[in-house]
Amino acid sequence: MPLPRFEKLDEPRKVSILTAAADEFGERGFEGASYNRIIERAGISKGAMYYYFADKDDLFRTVMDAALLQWFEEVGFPMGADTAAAFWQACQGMYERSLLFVLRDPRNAALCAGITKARAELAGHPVVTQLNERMLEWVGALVTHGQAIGAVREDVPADLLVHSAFSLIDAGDRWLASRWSHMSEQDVQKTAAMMVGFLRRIAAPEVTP
Amino acid sequence: MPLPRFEKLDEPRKVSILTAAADEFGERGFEGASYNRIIERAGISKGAMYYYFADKDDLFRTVMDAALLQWFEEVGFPMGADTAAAFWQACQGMYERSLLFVLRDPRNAALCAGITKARAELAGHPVVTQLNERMLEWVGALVTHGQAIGAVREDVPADLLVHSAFSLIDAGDRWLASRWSHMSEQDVQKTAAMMVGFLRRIAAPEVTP
Amino acid sequence: MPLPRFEKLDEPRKVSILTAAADEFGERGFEGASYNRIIERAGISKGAMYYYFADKDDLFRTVMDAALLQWFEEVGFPMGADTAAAFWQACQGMYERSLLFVLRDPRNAALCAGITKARAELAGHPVVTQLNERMLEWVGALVTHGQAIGAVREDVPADLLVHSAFSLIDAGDRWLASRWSHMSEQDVQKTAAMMVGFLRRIAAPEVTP
Amino acid sequence: MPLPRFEKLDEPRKVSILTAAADEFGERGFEGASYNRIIERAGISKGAMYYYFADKDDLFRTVMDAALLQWFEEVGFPMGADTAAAFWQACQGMYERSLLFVLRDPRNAALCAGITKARAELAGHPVVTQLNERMLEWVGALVTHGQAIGAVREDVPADLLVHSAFSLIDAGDRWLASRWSHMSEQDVQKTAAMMVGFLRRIAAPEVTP
DNA sequence: GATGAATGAGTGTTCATTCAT
DNA sequence: AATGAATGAACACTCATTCAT
Repeated sequence: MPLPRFEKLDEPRKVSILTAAADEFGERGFEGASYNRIIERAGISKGAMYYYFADKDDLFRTVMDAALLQWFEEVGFPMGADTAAAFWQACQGMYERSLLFVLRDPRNAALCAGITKARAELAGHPVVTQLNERMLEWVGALVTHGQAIGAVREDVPADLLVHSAFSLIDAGDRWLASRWSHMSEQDVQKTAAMMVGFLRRIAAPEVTP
Repeated sequence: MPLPRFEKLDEPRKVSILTAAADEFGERGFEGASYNRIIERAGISKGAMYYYFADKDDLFRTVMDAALLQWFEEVGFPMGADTAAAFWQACQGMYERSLLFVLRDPRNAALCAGITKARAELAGHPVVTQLNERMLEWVGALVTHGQAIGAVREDVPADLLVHSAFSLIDAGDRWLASRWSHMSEQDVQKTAAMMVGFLRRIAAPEVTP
Repeated sequence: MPLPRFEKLDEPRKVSILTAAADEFGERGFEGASYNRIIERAGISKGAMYYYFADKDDLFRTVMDAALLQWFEEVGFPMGADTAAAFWQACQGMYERSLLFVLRDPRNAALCAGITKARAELAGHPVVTQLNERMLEWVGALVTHGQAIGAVREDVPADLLVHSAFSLIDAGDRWLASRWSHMSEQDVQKTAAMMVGFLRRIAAPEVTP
Repeated sequence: MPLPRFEKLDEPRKVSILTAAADEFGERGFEGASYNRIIERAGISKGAMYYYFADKDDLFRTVMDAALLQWFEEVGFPMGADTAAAFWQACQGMYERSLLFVLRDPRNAALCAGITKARAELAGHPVVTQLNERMLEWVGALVTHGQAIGAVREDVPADLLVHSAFSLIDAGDRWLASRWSHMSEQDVQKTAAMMVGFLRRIAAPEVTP
């Protein structure tokens, strides 16, 4: 049950709660986050929070769902690409948009870090399993589409490819994290080119251009 | 202060403490681990533990240092390799030894999982920063050596390469984790070939036909 | 105030509320029962419940009254018995009907268990005092009638007799509880004979038949 | 684990904790009792309490064990009785001593009430199961001994007899509870005679004239 | 050197009830 | 006549750490 009667709340209140939660989860991951502190930050009563969300899990799920949804919308999917070249170019565009999404709002960055944190500390926990599923599903769709048009190799277990790609993206994000404060538009493009280059090397059928 | 007067202890006592800590950290990561429980498992007094180790951080550092040391010794370093081919073959050997190291002892596996967990949940924490530094230093040396003999490209920031390689290895480990229970010697080799193939694709210079 | 404007409700609504409450109280006793959960089970609003019933006590009283009423109707009263033999035979009949009442509907059984639970955990609480009064009044009437026709001894405080009889019945119920799942019609009769035998031994003027 | 390092405490401290717990459990049963309140009453810190007792269950068990032990010691067991007459007379002595035990100290009375309360509200809970076992075992031994010397009938399931006796004693206690404040030594004897009379009527073999 | 008793703020969660609408 | 959002004290229990002995 993601959001029982929380949806009915007026926008500012909803936002203030979700913001408080996103901040706390972003800063400290899932377990590290204190539900009490979130409640305090949101400036509502304990009972009220438990009226909106079943428990900590539920709130976390809700926050993550909202963030992922926004990310998906921002980044898009290369449905139109029908050649390998077009596919990889589209990927680069997606990567750039993803970077900008994170760069634009420190909260997005923090949330992104919070996800990574949660994924590690709660391995196996339903809350993370569900999160993983959604993200792997997305990368999986990308791989499948890539394979269909010959942009992605098929001589290697698809799920290993998915996990590897996923992890590589994560590494890139982390690497960027320290440089975020002083990045120009141009830097974003260069970084995206580099990272997608990595992904392409791993995933494309042959190395030779 | 990594190990104040802990070193002076007799070996069995040292081992029993380190084992208890490794088990707990392996099972639950850093934050999830209970210092009290470690003390209980080790069968020593609270005061004693605080006499040997300044705090939880200190103990964690000590455990990790010991584990890394063992791993480094096991895996080795391809100092002799002086051609790209030899380098990558040596890497594959190292990867295989690393896999066996983990497969051999469940404690190693757990500890490895604990490290991954800790690295994510404590991003930025000095304890993890130090851990990362040691590991990245090692991968960094590998990259530097590879570059010196022309096995590793130089057209990309070395540290990004390092982070990416590192992350890829991590992903491979996680992917393997679920398959560890039923892996034969042969599987180890095949997996190693595949994973090193990934690393090579990322890190080798542009291959011109 | 037992039932303020609750009576005016349409029957199905009344039943659904009473059923929800009976289930919850039956399963968990009075204190263990959650008023919120009852409201949820009944599918009505919080405000409505507090409109019908003053508070948890009030609801409990109402549920118990209804159950007792039904039980009294089912079991009857040996008004016609005018000899000791007839009296005790009538008692056995009543006991059998009581057993069947409980065996027939798991809800009755649960409610019965809930009463016992509540009587113990709330000893002294007005809600239980009232409940006890009604039940003791009934047993008291039985004793008085029995004494009038010489079936029940008078050399012992009547109310001690009442409490003892009551408690004995309770013990029998509890003893039976574990055997309820596999009881035939015949078992019911045998058990009733045994239990009424106990009651008779306690309450009859002399032991010799 | 009944009492880990609690035993080592100095007597006054031990007593003050056990007293606080006995009072609270006596007043409100197990579930109704607040662990926090017990801690407050005992005037120690939260951590300290959890250092002495694993949890609420553990404390309850400890309190009950202590009370039962004292009661058993006080009341004794009619090992010597080898005729029915001697047996029932011994029972009466035991009953008198039991009454005095409860009359002597209001705490004993409260605790006794707390047991009854807990037995009802926690039916099936290990804490109560264990408690029941100890008490039923005692009554069971009494019944067995009685049967061996022909003082107790054998034409009825022994465990039903046990439960009934037990329950009857309970009823007597409850009946007395309201009269405790103004009871003389003589009253105790009269009551004991009456109650043991009940028990004897239930449990003695058919008396043929 | 070493012990282990003691701390108290912290955790997530449930509760019966109120009251503006 | 009826709603359901909101309350905040209470619950059992864990934590890393300190310090007198």
